[in-house]
Amino acid sequence: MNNFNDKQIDILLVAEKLFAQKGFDGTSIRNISKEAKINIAMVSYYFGSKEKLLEGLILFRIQDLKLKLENLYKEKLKPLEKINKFIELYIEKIDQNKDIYQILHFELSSNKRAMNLKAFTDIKRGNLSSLYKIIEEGQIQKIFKKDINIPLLTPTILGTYFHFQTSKPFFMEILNLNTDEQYNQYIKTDLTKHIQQTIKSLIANEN
Amino acid sequence: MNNFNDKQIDILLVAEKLFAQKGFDGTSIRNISKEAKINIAMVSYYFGSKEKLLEGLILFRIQDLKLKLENLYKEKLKPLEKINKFIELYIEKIDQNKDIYQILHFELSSNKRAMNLKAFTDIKRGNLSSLYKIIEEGQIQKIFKKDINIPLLTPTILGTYFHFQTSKPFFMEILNLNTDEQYNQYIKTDLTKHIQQTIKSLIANEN
DNA sequence: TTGTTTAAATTAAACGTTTGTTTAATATCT
DNA sequence: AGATATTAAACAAACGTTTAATTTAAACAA
Repeated sequence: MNNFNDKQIDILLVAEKLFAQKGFDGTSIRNISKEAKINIAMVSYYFGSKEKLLEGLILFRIQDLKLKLENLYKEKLKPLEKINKFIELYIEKIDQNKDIYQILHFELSSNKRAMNLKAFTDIKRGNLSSLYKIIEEGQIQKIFKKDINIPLLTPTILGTYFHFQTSKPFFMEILNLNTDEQYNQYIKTDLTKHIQQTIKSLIANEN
Repeated sequence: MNNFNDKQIDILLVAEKLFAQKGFDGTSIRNISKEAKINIAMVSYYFGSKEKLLEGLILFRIQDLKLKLENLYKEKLKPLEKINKFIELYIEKIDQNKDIYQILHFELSSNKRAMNLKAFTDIKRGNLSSLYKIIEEGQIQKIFKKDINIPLLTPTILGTYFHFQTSKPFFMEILNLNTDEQYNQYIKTDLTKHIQQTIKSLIANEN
């Protein structure tokens, strides 16, 4: 689909790691070449330029960011169960793709490079629309409250996760998480549960 | 206290704006000099280097990031009112200092530069400790639930705000906020209220 | 108020590196 | 043999920083 060969994907993965770690401007082609063990000319050879490498990376990853939510909507679950599954899938997906999310969010806010981030925006719009459907279903069943500011739920779900990631060293210390494994496990269990609980108590009619 | 003269502060303010906008690595000394209408040598003259300029900026701003929470704790308010005021003050403070927060969070996550961000961590620790006091007071009065994951409340409060800011263009579009003024007003009213409502329904025993 | 002296501020120019990119030659594969 | 891949070397441009000269400001004695 994307016509990237194995060598190109190697480069993309290294670039993704470094861009997320040190930023696009903080990463040089020589950094990438060294880490990927290739000649510096290969980046231009395969991608044309550093910017096009970034565009290629986004193109490469963007398809994987789409949540499988069509199925979720059709599943025979109670609205609250759907919400919980929605959050679980969402956090899981973001956690798997945190590097590209970090990059995209920085590019989005910096708008230094005039990139076409429409595909990313479209995904966010699609996810929001899925959330609308689930919640409106719950509202009809009078399980959910009527006055819910649905567009602000996403910032709470994603924002909680991202802020937790951004302040990783801080939370590792105060939560006594001593290894990366413990930290990742905490996200999968406690943090996800916290977010689910947060959204639930915000939208559900009774506890 | 910081011994920065007017000219130095001029430079710091320009640097803050550009660092937040385009990142530290994405901003050159020549960018700053041009915007501040000074000679490029002046940055080295006043601050020594580009990195020390960043350190100076953090030093310059860090004192203003401290919340005035000692007073809040002593005020004669109900626990829930204290929480609401806590959130309002917190968001207001961050909103006023969003540029330096953006810079600090990026530096914190990138750890490209081995900076001493202890002062920033200390502030966060202090704010968290204030939150503990308020909530424990409410728990004693049996107004708040017993099983609250207090350290995760901050990611929800700040994360919601920051994610809203990061995706500013997206939310301006879907919320039909056409000017920066409308956007800022929405933060002060609706977003702050949303966060207060979120935390309230998460920690309060009944609605 | 003078003129003189000393320190601080400002400038243009140059420094050596590093940057992204291109070239031209060589190697590898089909 | 011909296309593709890989390399070392070179390119101009931009980078952070330093230098040395000049201007401005402050201090001081007459």
